[in-house]
Amino acid sequence: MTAQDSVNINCANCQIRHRAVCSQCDDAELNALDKIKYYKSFAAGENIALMGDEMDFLASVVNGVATLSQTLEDGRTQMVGLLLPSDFVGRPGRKGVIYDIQAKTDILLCCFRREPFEELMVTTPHIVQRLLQMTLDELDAAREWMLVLGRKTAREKISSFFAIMAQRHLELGKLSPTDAIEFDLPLTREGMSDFLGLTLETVSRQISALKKDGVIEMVGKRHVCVPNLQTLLEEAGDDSDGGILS
Amino acid sequence: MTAQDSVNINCANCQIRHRAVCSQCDDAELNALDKIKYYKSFAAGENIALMGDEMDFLASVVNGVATLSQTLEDGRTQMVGLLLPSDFVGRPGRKGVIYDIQAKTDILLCCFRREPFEELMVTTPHIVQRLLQMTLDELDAAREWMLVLGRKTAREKISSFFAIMAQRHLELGKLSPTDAIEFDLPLTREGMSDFLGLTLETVSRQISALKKDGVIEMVGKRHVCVPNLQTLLEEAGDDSDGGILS
DNA sequence: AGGTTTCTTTGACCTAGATCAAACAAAGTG
DNA sequence: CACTTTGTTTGATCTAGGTCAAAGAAACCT
Repeated sequence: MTAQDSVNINCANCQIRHRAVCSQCDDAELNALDKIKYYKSFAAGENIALMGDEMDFLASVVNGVATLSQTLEDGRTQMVGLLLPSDFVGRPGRKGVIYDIQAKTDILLCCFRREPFEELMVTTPHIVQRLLQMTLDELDAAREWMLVLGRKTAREKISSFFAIMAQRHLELGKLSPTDAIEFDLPLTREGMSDFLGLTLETVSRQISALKKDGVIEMVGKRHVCVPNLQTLLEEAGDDSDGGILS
Repeated sequence: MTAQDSVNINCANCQIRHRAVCSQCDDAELNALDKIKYYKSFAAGENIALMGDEMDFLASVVNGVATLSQTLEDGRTQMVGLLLPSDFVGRPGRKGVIYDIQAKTDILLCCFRREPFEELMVTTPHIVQRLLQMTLDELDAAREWMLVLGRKTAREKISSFFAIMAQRHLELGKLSPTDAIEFDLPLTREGMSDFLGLTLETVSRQISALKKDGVIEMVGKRHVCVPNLQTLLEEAGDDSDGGILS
């Protein structure tokens, strides 16, 4: 998937058409958006923007995974957002970037030029309304994550992360919740440790432990199989739902 | 401050008029809001709503402090939001409450009946636009807090919390940043521990340590004096800014 | 004023997870 | 194909912060 390939995408058959910021737009509104958009791709590991940069576009993730993270002077870093397809990138009304935004896989963004997009926000209520919904969902996800970071054990943290991935996969794949769920981890052990407020060694040890206890199975380093979601959710400590990342 | 006293408030001389969800409204819009609003007060310690409840209003905090928190089955709890004057309470579009919302001091809410408020959101762009701004600010604050929870030491956590309080006070009080800053803590040691992902004993010990090191001074258990904000910010690990809670 | 309740502080000890270290595995490179 | 480079696992040890316990210190009764 290169930038060249992707310029051909049009809204009608876009895979994120019904989840992204444009999901509530009618044809006319979509047309207006279409005029100010362009596609841009980044390779895995590439920085989309760094703290302090000015970003002259806003975007939707079309496919791939990116992360938002913050770093202290001494190098400790905490991931504060995981951007998956349909998620929105950048903050309207503020050019200055306050997180590092990095592509974790090859990624394709549907970018909107900032100026005209911000004008559209004034004239097109559907966009602001959808953006508000999405931001509220992200806020809920962030708060769910605060519980994980502040109060869960290492094992519960890893389980919670796997549970999110599994549920996200379930939503898209239309499996029944009783089936085994399989997916690829979009992050390295270090990436997961930055997400979970752990060290990479602890992440590795806990994955080994969950594997030994039959909660998960691993194929290679990145492919996970969850034979029983309920068991995983119990390990995560949020038996009931765990509905995070919207 | 009782509910009775406060029914007299009108928007023109409301203390949060220019920060709350109504801050971008013109007179006509304010009037529309006025028709669907009522005041409601809660005593310190009282629950405004509990997880699973249905909330038939949305509200602005006029004065006082409330918290949002989540609790695991075994009682571990994590605070995920601190609601100060002008902050918005409740989620438009979803009646079901997913956090416990508790008054930490006596508190006064300016409540909007849900149905008509949600209708106003469709017809009054100023409200949605302001709500989006506020939600984005909250999201930034939540993400800043994820860094605190995931990566900071106990001493840094306490310092970060004091720094937020100090900066919040500074904004309102119009002091110069070089003055000593004084304020009252809105939370008990236990409240702070729930906020910071610590135990109350650790909170107490770290406060004692910061006191001994001259970073802060305490008058009684609740009144804090910060002689030098810069020193405190350095202890918090975010030298540069630490701009949290909008 | 004495007695309860709630909050706070401090001490002694313990453990989950960090740190330090080394070996292993897989993938890319010239 | 040997050779880096990057990511992963596992072991040994250490420590920040948790846990358990007890004693102050306010505030609130009646």
